[in-house]
Amino acid sequence: MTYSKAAGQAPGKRERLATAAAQVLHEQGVERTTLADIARAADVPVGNLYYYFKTKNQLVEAAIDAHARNLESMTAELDALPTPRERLKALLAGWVGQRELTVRFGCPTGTLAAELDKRTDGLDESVARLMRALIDWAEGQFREMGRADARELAVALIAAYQGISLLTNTLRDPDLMTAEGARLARWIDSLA
Amino acid sequence: MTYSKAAGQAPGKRERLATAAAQVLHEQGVERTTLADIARAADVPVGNLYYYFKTKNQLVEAAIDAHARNLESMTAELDALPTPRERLKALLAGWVGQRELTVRFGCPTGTLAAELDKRTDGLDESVARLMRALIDWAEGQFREMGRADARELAVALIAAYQGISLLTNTLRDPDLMTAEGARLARWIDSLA
Amino acid sequence: MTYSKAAGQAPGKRERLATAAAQVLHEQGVERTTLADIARAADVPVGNLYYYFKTKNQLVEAAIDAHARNLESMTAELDALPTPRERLKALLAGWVGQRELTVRFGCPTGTLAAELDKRTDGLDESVARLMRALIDWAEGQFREMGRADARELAVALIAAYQGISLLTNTLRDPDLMTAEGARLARWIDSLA
Amino acid sequence: MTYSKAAGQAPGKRERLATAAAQVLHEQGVERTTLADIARAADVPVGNLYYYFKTKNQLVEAAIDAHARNLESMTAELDALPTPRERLKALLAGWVGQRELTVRFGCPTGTLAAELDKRTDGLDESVARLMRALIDWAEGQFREMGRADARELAVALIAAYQGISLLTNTLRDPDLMTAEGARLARWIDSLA
DNA sequence: TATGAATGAGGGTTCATTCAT
DNA sequence: TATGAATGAACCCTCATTCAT
Repeated sequence: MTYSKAAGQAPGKRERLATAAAQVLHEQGVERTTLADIARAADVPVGNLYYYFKTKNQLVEAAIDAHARNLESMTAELDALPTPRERLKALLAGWVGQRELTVRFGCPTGTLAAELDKRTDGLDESVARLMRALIDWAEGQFREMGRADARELAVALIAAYQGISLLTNTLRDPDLMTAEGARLARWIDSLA
Repeated sequence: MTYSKAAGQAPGKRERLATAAAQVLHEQGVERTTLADIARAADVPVGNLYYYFKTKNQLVEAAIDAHARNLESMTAELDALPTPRERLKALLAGWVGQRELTVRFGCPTGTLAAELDKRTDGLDESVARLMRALIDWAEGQFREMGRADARELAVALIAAYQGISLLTNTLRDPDLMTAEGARLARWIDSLA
Repeated sequence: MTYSKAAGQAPGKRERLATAAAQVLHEQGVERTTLADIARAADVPVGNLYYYFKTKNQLVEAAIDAHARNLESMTAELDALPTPRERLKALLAGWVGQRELTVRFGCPTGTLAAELDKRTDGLDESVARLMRALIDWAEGQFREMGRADARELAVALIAAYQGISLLTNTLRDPDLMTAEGARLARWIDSLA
Repeated sequence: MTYSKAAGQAPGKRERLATAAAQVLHEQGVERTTLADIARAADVPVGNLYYYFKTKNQLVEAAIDAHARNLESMTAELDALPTPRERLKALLAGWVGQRELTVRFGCPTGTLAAELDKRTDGLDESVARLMRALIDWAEGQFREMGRADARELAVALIAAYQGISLLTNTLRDPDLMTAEGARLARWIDSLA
């Protein structure tokens, strides 16, 4: 009988805390989120957070990593699709599917990027890496489609997503995301 | 008859403070900007801010208004151009011209929108109004071009700008803005 | 009518706070003294301390300065005496006169020096300066007495005082200070 | 028959921990030393400390005891010398030999005494006992030399050491210890 | 005995806001 | 109007101590 880890232990507690942090930080913003908020969301005493993360910044960093893992698993799923065009359109579909969340809180990566840019600690670089990973993946798809301007197209695509996420959120209108998703799908289809 | 208010002192001081606030809030972000920062930037004692603004939120609101006035004067200038196509492309040129500022601090409107969305006070609505005004203007141009899908195109254009501003800022690369500006110009030219 | 500074003002409040801090820090030690302790002693709210001192360290530094001013005024008084021998013996008398305070809290300068030496911030240097000033003054007296080994004698004298202060304090016995004071007086008399 | 306690594990672990504690406490000061620091120095997990010491104070007490044992073994060695004068001068030589350590951290006993005096728990008495033991030993030597004022001389000697240790440490100058050591040696020689 | 994890009280610091003049 | 000073709530973080295994 091997399961059950006993009390006082926790196999992936660090990850659990990071996930909770990622969610709360997305919902409330980094600056407006207190450690007490995160602790409450994860149902642990505040002091305990410090056993796993020496500072709030480290917790934010861990949340970024959690987003990175999400991104990886998402692209891994998409990579199972046969053609790059299908993959890109599935990405769009995913975005549109999340539109209600976007209405309320914006794109998790984008809002982090916007907020963390004002910082001088290393956090801005961490989120930049995350954003780059997303662009890189899209670039790979466009390249596989034979486009020489793959990088530019990838940047344009991700920018379009970030921008429409911001508008969807600011104007509280999920239909913006739907319409832009459809437009981008047509655009992808139109590419040679 | 130029009825100046009261004792004639500080003829546009409120506006001066709002402008200073707008700049500092853009550079540092709302949450990371203290009233002391704004007071220093405007070269007034902290206590004096409260004579003009009862609360920090009111000051942020005033900064949003300052951005709104900027937007109005900008669109007024653009409206002097003969064709909507020229106007839109001049708008693009303006964005590209500001790319170094964008690298450092992002789009003033967009970063405000991203940050203020997390608030429950009325500030999110104020910035939404600002964003809507920009879209409305662009919609007017597309409509003048005879496009039935003018609203959708306007949203797409502003989204593209917001998105590329975010990427330019996050990745600290002004060339992203330049390239996307050129791409959007070609896109506008391609519209019937 | 010029006096009365009105409410909300305070002519030498910074100094008043520094003096209160100096006393509490002497009585309780730097590490064991909280800002709340100091605030209570000075009868101000904690937050108000930060209007005058940006950090606890600055408050400690100000307390050291207060001790320095005390030292200066003390040596200034002693300098009014006719001969260096009388001055040195008056210094001894002062120490002995303070023996009850020493029993309870030790020498203000010495205890600060002992505690602050463990620090890497600049505080250790500030207190070293204070200690050096005391030695310098004693050296001047011995030199005026014609001693070529004035520096060594000064160091020995101050060391003797610091040491007996520590013992007086540790063993809670004021008589130790009295006896050592008498012994040192005889020693000074014995010097050619 | 060497009755070792219990299961034979950790035959002197308590002592080992106390020794490690004594060193770290000397280097960093009591207040600035965390249990984690001590645990790291002794290479044991923090929780384990509590098996041997119920509280931080008990650990400090044990460290004081470790110093006491050091003192005993030192005086035992000195007692092997033929005359009290030689013993006292050997004591001085030992102090001078440790001057570099003193420059960095002060006298182990003296710094403990200075810090612990601010406490109301029994620790101040423990360190007073330690200090008294040192004075007692010196008193014995002076008495053996036939001095009626042995106690006073002993106090003066230990005070001189404590004082010069403080100055050596505060002013970061090992030569102070060397010079004062020589001076005290001459003084001892001068006693009838 | 040994240990990683948990806990919570308390400390230093920041800052929006208020107030007296 | 203008301003320096005052206030206190809230935040991040530390650390001695406890606990379950």
